[in-house]
Amino acid sequence: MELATKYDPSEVEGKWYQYWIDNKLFSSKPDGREPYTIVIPPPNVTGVLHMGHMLNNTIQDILIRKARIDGKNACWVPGTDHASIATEAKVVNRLAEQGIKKRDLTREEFLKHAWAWKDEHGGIILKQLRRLGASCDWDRTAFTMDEIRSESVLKVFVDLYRKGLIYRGLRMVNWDPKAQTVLSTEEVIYRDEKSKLYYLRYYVADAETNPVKPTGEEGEVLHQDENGRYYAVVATTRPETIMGDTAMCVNPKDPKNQWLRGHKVIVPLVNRVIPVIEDRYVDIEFGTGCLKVTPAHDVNDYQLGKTHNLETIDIFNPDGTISEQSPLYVGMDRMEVRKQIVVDLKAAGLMEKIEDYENKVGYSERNQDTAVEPRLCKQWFLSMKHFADIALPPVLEGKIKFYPTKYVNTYRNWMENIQDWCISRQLWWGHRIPAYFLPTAEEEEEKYVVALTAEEALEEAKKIPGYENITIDQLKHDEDALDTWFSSWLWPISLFDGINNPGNEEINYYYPTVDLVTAPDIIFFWVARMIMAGEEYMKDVPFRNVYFTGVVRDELGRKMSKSLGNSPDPIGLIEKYGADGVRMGMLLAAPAGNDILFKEDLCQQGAAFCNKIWNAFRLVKGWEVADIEQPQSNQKAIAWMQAKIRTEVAEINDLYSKYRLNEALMAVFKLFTDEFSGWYLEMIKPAYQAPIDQETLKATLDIFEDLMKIIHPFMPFITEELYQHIAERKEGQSIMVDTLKVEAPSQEDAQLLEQVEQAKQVISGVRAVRQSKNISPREPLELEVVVSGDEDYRVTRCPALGAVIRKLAGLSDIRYVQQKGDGSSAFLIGTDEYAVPLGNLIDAEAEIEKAETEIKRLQGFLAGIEKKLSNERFVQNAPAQVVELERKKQADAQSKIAALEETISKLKK
RNA sequence: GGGCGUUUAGCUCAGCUGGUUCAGAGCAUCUGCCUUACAAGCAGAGGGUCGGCGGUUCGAAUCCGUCAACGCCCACCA
Repeated sequence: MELATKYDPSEVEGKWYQYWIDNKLFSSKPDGREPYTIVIPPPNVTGVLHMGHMLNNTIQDILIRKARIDGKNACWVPGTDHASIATEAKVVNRLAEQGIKKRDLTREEFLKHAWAWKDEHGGIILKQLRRLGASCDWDRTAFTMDEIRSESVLKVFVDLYRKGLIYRGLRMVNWDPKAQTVLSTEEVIYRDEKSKLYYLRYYVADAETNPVKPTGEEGEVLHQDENGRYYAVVATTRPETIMGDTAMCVNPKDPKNQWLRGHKVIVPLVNRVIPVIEDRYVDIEFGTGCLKVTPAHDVNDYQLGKTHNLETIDIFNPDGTISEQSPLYVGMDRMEVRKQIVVDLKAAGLMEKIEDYENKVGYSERNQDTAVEPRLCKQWFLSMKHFADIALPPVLEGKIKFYPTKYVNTYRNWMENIQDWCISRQLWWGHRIPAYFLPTAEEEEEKYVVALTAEEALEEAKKIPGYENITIDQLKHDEDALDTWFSSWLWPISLFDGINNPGNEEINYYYPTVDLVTAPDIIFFWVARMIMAGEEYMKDVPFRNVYFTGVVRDELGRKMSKSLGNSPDPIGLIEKYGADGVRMGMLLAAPAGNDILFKEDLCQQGAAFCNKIWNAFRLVKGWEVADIEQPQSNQKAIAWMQAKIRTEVAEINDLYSKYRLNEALMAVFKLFTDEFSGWYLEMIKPAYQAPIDQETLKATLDIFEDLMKIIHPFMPFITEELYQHIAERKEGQSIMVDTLKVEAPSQEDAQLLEQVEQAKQVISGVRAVRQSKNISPREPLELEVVVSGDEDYRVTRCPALGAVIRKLAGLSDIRYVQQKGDGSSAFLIGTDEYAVPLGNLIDAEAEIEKAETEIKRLQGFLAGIEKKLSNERFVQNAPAQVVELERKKQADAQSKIAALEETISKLKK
């Protein structure tokens, strides 16, 4: 058939993807083969594909396709994550656009909207992954909120509760006022922010009954205003929280604040009298050494409040506005209050000064424009000590390997300082916590039972003294949902139904999975917790290796983000360069363990490589076959190419095993472009319009097929296309599952490779002569090989290689001479000398200059070696081999110099 | 404040436990070619005191110390 001169991916990619699907080639079932399993890091169900996904999923697809080519039973399980905070926010926004407020809906109504949204927008990302060529077993597509996964989550919750690992407690937690839910400590990200440090006056309340006399070193009176009133100054970044102040705190060892001990002060504007307490927690050096204590709104202040028995005034509503508890600014937003209170404090003369200040402010990981508010709340927690104890050893002992290894440190550090995990969220979109509250009297402490269903909960409740006659209607199901990650952490188990049906055939076969490919920013959220769940529920690791990808950045090194608008549209890229081209572009920019500086022209390089492959195939396919004898040189070329493939495959496999996929791709690229196209095809290429012999063509097609298999993991589409062209294939046959059989390289391979390398150097030498003399490649030249003695091992002596050299260097003859003739341009390969007679084309001056430069360089080189060899300590201490080598280098350099000098003297004649 | 990582050609990176002509690759650049598969190509070439300084060693890009720059993670100083 006719092949177009340019490769057009758009005609090929969709066709083969459909073919793979139709023939169920991505599907995996347990069988006798070695399993190779990857579970996808489930993208948000409402997400769209970005460059991070492109990278991550390209890598997974490469690994999975490599496993298939190697004959393993490869299973890549796809799915999506319900992403409770993000999705709920999106649904709330959409409802708001329709004029519907979440709080006007019942839970059931809201969830109906949410599921509708999920059905409409969910899974777009999985469709997009198909464009990339992702070979997931789509029949297994899971969702963290589908039936199996939901049941698993609830079972695990109940189990951990019964094990005493889940508890309910009143804690200072991180509150997101926008999403109106608590967050775990991991979900808060801190950003440096330019802010202000406000110095506020707190007047002494009891100066009359309990006199104060703050004096300086010189005896002067301090802290007194023009009316004679004494005051202390507090430095704070959050003046809007003064309504919640219930104490001022000084360090008892602070000399400058001794005068305040035992006194009371007045909260500015609020005019509430609060005590001055003493605690060594206060940093004497910071600000004025006086700290305002707001137990309801600061983690440290909360601790102080507990120790000193302080009142707690919660001045914020859940949405971040000021609550009724506050005497001022009720209903205003906290950020507005900050601005207003500064004005009011100034007006009241209570603001000493304002300084610029840089501090860290916590934001929700999912909602980065709203500052997180510390808040005292009753929540569900998971005790993490136990989990850290079981999840740390497998990583430290190498049962799980991290690539790059530096993340082992990060992991250990986190595990060793682990905090309990707040797992409840004040959201509806998620797994509803299977806890049921019992009716209690107003002042009585809450009572609850934890059970999978309301019916079971009722049975449990009836066992509690005083509740024997409770009915199901009296049980109040906890309104909260679980943290999304509380379902994701079960992913490698729940995908194979290992929680609900422990020991089933699938979980036994596929678990533990082999590789996890993910971004380092979810090492704690997800990776660490999967290891915990794996150890707890499977008593085994969830995966053997974790490959952490880098962050995808733009050319300027900026992280790609929606807000910067610097992220290219992945589908647009695929349309422009083809999925194969984009895959190669991504990977070329992705050194193992480093960030990716993505440049679009790398995709161009990928597309160009496709075109190269395409055209190489066109060449081979275009040859006419004849029943002629196979030239020796072709036999040699085939043997060499096969040896090269064996050697490179070994190298490429080694790179795969180290997850150095960009280097593996580079090796693949060079194997095809340089060795196969640049050398091999040129070696066997018949003369214009001449036919090729059958053996050579057959061998070449076999080689081509092997090369397609080697390239296939990286570029699945074009390799399938050409695989189908190489030979007649049966319906359903595919390169995907046609195992690559390449033997290990042998001793003889190394020798052959070495021989051909020499031949290539001779050819390059002649080409360089042509280039420098501007001689057309078509003009035949002669080559003289200078043989000084009886040495006869030269590649040119090998008839087959001699023929190759003649062909590729455009030589009419290779001659052996004792002395090269006049008017020739000479070059050295190792210590062997070659000369191309040029007659009157020779530029003696230039040749002499070239030789002299080379002599100079060699002399410098020689001087270094001789210095080494004359150093007795070197000769004595260095291993004999090394010394021997230096001697050989010396001899070689000397003989080269001699040859060059000879060249010069000849030219000067 | 603690910890980790990086620094090698214009760019992105290799260079394992010190010793092969070790200073490399791809891209970019320059030169010459529309050579009959591919100009998305071919052939050839130039380009680096291996971040600075000091040390160990016969020998250092490689080991040690130190300084600098950049990046990441963790930490309750308002």
